[in-house]
Amino acid sequence: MRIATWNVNSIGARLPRVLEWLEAAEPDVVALQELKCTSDDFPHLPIRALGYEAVAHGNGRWNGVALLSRVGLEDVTLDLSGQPEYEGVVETRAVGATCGGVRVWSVYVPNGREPDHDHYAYKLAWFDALRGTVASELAADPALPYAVIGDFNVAPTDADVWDIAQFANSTHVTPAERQALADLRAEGLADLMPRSLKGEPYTFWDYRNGAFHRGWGMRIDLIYANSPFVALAQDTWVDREARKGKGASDHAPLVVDLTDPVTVSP
DNA sequence: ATGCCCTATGATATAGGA
Repeated sequence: MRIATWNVNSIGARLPRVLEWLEAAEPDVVALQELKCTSDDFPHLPIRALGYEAVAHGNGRWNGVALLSRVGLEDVTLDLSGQPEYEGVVETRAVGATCGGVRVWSVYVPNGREPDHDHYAYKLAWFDALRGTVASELAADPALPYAVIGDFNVAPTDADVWDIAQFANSTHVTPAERQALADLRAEGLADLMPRSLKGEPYTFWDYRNGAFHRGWGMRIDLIYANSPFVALAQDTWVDREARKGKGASDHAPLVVDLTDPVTVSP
């Protein structure tokens, strides 16, 4: 089973690239983030034509997440348990589903903007709701392969940004954000590190200043998986090709291949 | 090489991204 996560930075603007990528990469389950559309405006038709059913959770101009699957899409959950509001709104940043015997969450963690901004406190509160949701789901079915995948908007270590000196007084690298990731790991999830291509683990490169061709990237799209999921994982990588050329998202897909769960024959 | 910001909006500037 092939599972991927991709912040597409608008499904409307990215649809040609997304369809092209689905046909070429043939993933079974895909988590999308930053749809920038409403649930009703999600392009179900062309995606269904490629064999995927989808659940989209979006409320307009910003945010929005989806799960695509060609191996079943069951027990769909919109939003986290106790998900905090921002400016009075529960934003569309999380959707979970069980696909082909694997429980997956597509998450788009708030950016945080600046360490002294309200959005940063919101980000940390959002992580706490994610931790709580994960804890209760893992306890309910410890043997179920389980992963939270998406844009976490945190670089787990200094090696996950091209130059840590550029991040003084910035979000994405602060001790509190990294502690939020550590708290998730403490609930039983592991950071499934992608195989390094060109010596870089990055999943995001800013559009500005030619960041991609200069190697100015960040690893902020992550796969946080429990032991049963990790035990099935064969290979994990970033599809840098999808970041190239005209009309690309500023994020690349992060992909993991799992062996299909073994069926015991008599 | 991959090539020097992009996207959506009651738009013609602004907010957000990270």
